[in-house]
Amino acid sequence: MSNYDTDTIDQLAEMFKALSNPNRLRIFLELIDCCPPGTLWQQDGECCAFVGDLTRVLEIVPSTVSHHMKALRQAGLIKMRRRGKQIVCWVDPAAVQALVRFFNR
Amino acid sequence: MSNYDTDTIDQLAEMFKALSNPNRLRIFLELIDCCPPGTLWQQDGECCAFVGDLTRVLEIVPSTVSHHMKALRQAGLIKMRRRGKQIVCWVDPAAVQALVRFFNR
DNA sequence: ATCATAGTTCGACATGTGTCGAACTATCTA
DNA sequence: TAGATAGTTCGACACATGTCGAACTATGAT
Repeated sequence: MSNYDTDTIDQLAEMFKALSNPNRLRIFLELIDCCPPGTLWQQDGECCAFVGDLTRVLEIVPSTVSHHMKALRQAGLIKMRRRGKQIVCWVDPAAVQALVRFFNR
Repeated sequence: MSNYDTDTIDQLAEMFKALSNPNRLRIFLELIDCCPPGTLWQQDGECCAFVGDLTRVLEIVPSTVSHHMKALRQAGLIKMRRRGKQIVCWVDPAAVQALVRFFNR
């Protein structure tokens, strides 16, 4: 058997599941695109998209976007924080690194 | 909008979906483990597991393993070839490289 | 030829997923 | 305080997924 324990496998599977839906993958890509490593990953969400931006770009109703954001967040791939009326969100670099390590092992 | 076209996104999503089920992820890991790059990836499947091996290790009935193998194969993550009564399978290094590039972009 | 072995395909079925609209909550503004 | 704006939660529903066992197919052995 492989040297991963059940929890690790479940956690990885959850990350992949979060990226397995085209719309969620698009959200993830939007967040990566709007915040290249140099800007985003050092400023803990100071740059980056609002949920409303994603709603417009993807042409999906807000409730569905919210639903997908939740899945991405629970998988640990993105972070969110309220700023006034809006909620700002960004990709968690640690999660991406975990995936890179997985494939590079 | 991100600079990926619809087909690319769908294809990536399918790869992630293939890895989004714990048992399929386990199969993928088994195949990677039994065939480290040096041995496997240069001998096009001369090393590597049989489907029956995976059935035993994962403790899942053959029909379910077969079902999962099909998903991994259709996503382009693994290759299979019949050798006598058995079917040998291995991870496609090109697919893994595509995923590595995706996260490293 | 018959049989055994290794996988696949099929049908069934419980459970999970993706989407929407309606109702709700939190925050700012007038 | 009342209204507007930005998201979330809930309920519904069509559709997809994961799993099994039974029947089938392909190959090798007796």
